[in-house]
Amino acid sequence: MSASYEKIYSTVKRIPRGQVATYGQIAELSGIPRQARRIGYALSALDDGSVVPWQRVINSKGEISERPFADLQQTLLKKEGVVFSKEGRIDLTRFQWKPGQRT
DNA sequence: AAACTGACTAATA
DNA sequence: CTATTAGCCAGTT
Repeated sequence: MSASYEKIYSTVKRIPRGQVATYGQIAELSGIPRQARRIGYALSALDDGSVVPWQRVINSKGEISERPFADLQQTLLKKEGVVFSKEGRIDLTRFQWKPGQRT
């Protein structure tokens, strides 16, 4: 795998439980602004043994991107305390991760 | 090396 | 709200 992905993963791993972050946010925190696409691309390369909380990474609309595991992701987040609206959206004003925040 | 791809985002209309 | 357009650029083929 590519080393570039490692920093993306490390950033994703820093997302506190019960919170989420957007692709663009992860990209910036990883030191690669405007590379939102890289995030999803990198996460898609994750294998089963990964310990990366990929489920906490969502798009800017507060929704889960279309993909085979979308519903699983939603379920996992709910178990962490994240609340979804009827339309399956997350209130980013409440659940988006704010870097620097202490847990 | 060149073309193709993609879990995105923001701006317009 | 939906649809379209353009920007982004490393990894894969």
